[in-house]
Amino acid sequence: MLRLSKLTDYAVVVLTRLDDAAEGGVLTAPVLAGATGLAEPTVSKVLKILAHAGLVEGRRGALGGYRLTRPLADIPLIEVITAMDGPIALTACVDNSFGVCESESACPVRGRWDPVNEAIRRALTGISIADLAGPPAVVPHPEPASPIFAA
Amino acid sequence: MLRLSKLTDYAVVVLTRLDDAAEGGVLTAPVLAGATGLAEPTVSKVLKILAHAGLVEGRRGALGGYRLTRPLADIPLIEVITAMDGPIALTACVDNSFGVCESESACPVRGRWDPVNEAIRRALTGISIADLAGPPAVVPHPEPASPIFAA
DNA sequence: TGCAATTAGGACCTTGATGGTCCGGATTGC
DNA sequence: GCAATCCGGACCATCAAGGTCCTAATTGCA
Repeated sequence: MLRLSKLTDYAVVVLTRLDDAAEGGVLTAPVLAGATGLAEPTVSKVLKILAHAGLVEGRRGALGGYRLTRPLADIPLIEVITAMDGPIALTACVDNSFGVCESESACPVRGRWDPVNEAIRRALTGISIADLAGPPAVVPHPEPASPIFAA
Repeated sequence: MLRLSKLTDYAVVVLTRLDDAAEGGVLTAPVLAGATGLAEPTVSKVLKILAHAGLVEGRRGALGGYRLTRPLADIPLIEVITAMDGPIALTACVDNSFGVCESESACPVRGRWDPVNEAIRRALTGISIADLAGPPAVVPHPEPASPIFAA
């Protein structure tokens, strides 16, 4: 299915919501959970990962919260996917092929996946989170919040 | 990880091997298993799925086997992926969104994944299996046969 | 006519990763 | 000192993928 993880989907939703914060203001995990309809622990987990990747910034203590480190338009989708799901690599034969291929016979496709990964990488680099969130334009059904993936 | 399933990887390997068959000749599942280093039941499974998708053709009985219905160059990668993994759809919000989104709040990314899927689809349509298999060129390490995916 | 080879189609089980929750610790403001 | 947050990690359950096997159906050959 070439699906991406739910966490990644959550991340996009959360990032989008985070953009609603006032200039310089922060939003707490519970608030974001309420705004997105996601469970609070899950939102926290997503935010932690995003913070680790430097996409958001957390501030502890009372009056703490999270805020974006960059405008959404400056965050390419691939960066979020990479942060949540790890680097794009359709097969292990590509980047980090340890000795994992147990099969002994010759592999005709060995090393041939690179252009594929490259193509996808390019496709995802040209899309920013802002592109996914906006333009604030026509959104047919504003009721369902998130994710879940199909085949 | 945006990984594709092992089966898909197997499929590419098997298809490539199938190309080795003499003109009009067929290869049996056991033979292909031996040539690829994969387990025979697994190869059978892959071939069955590919046959269902019309990419290969099975012939029963003694002297039976499988053969390609088209040259590898005429099989875009996306067709194999679709056959093995189902249609490309990063999230369920896209094509077949039943009432699965339980979250009640508004979803700012609703319907916005389409361009992403489209971009990936385009990227994968331009690559044929022949591109992955050949040119018969320089293959650094002919020992590892198949798949396995990483993050 | 019987037998062997092979594909066709499912059922079945196991394993691993994902999703999701929770807890203790560190910061920070009041 | 206290309350509100983030931080980091451990932990468990669920589910789909991977893989195997079994039983038909088909086909060629002796």
